[in-house]
Amino acid sequence: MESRKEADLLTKWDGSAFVPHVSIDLVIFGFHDGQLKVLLLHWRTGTDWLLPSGFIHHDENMDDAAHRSLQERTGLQAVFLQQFHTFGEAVRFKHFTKQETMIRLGFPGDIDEPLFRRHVSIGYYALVEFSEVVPTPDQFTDECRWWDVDEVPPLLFDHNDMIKLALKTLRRQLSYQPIGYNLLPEKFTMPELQRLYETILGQPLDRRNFQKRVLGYDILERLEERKTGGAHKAPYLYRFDKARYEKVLEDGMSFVG
Amino acid sequence: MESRKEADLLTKWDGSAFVPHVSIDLVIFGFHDGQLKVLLLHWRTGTDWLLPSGFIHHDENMDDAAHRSLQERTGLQAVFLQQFHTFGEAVRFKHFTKQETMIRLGFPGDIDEPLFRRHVSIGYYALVEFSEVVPTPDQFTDECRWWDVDEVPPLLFDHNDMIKLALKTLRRQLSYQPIGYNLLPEKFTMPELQRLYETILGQPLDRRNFQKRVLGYDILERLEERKTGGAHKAPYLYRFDKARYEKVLEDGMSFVG
DNA sequence: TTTTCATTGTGTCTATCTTACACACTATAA
DNA sequence: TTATAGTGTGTAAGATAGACACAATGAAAA
Repeated sequence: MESRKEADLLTKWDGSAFVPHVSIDLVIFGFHDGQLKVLLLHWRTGTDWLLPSGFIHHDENMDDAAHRSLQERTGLQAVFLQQFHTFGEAVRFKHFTKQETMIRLGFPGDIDEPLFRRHVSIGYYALVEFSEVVPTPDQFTDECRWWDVDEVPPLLFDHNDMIKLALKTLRRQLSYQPIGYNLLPEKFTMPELQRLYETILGQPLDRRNFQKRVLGYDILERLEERKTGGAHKAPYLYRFDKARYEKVLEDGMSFVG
Repeated sequence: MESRKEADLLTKWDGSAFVPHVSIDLVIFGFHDGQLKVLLLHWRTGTDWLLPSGFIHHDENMDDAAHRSLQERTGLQAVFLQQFHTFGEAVRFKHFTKQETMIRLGFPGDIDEPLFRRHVSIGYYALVEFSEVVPTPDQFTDECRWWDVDEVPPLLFDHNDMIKLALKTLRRQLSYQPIGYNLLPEKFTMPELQRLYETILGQPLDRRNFQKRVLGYDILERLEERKTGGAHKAPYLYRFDKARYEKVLEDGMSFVG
């Protein structure tokens, strides 16, 4: 408890408000400029970046805590947010040792800072609409911004691994579930949707087959409207049917050999 | 710390040796008599059953803790063991309230027993060979035995939900990954393997197509030996090729739309 | 000893799903 | 007015998954 006061010089964070030893890490994906982006925070001191994290109130459901943390960083609610893995290595330092990390983060190297206690981190990944996000740093950070997923710098702790696994999970789910709409604005064109899929999967897709397949989910509604402004034939706009979407997601996948 | 002493009357368990607020719950599947089984523990006092649990030493990797706990309950090492979901509801009591549960388990209703603190539980599921298991109770329990998965009684906490989700995960993985061998002895016949799959998936499978498919994974080796003793034509014995198996598992699934 | 019976071993044909592919149309820019 | 780049649309071929039947065999029963 003594050492907490020292740490409090740096932060006003009261760790006792939360379940100790457990944190939530968020891999928040957005899509912009034909690039898949991930939201990172910059530590107030030093040069380091890391994933947004959250903690769980003593009487709070873990999923709710994840939503709350996401809301705090992005201003958004009600988005696609899903637990994907729990990280429980005893030593979660990767690019830097614990000592190095503490120094980089501006903590005296010997204090018992709750943030440096043994943590089990539940990884969640979110799909959000880029343009709606208001990136907001937390008490420990002074900047919150998007990074291209393939330009992410070496992050603190094992956060690079987390992004890698979140991306793997996203790709897998994208391949057999109709998620992905979550990354686009309300109305979007088929080419936009396709480019999104191509970017995430990292491979080109056939235009006609893609359309056939994605319409096959029967969760998209084609509007009369078309999108003008491009120097080409105006594509139709689509909107997705939230009710059907939920139903398809619930049914889950139809795995039967 | 005071209240610990009271609890210690009942148990010799020293919670401080472990990361608090975090537990590991194991859904251990076995296969016997054409039935999928799950290993449950019986609380020393009362009539209640629950899943085997474990805790994480402060300097121990979570996966290692899961393996250790599995080893303690079954005597087995090196089996298929996989994290499948983390359960983080604030209230994890299901069939009984917290008060009821504490009474049923023989704790005074007002103490601060570590076992009843807010927990986040990482669910692991394991596939083990039934005949090799030596079911072993822990400090809190006086019996450890197999139950048919569809005859599991109402369990303490949210353990019924855990089994349900573990089973769902198992079925999904079984449908597109060559797991399942883990539930059989070293040498097994194709019909045995098929019956295992049919039991887990809860549906009959075509004999010829099943064989075609399972051999397609190219991880089974057919022996010269045949299994005699049945009142019928003697089936071939198979063994699986661990090296190839590992490789297939690593590659993961080939999801590409 | 012979017969019966339940079970194993095996390949092909069909239906379904997946993939490859081309041309006419149109909104802007030149 | 023309050029250009990107959109809208259907079909045929290939790959994959699913249905299906008969001969062989080992033990048990006759």
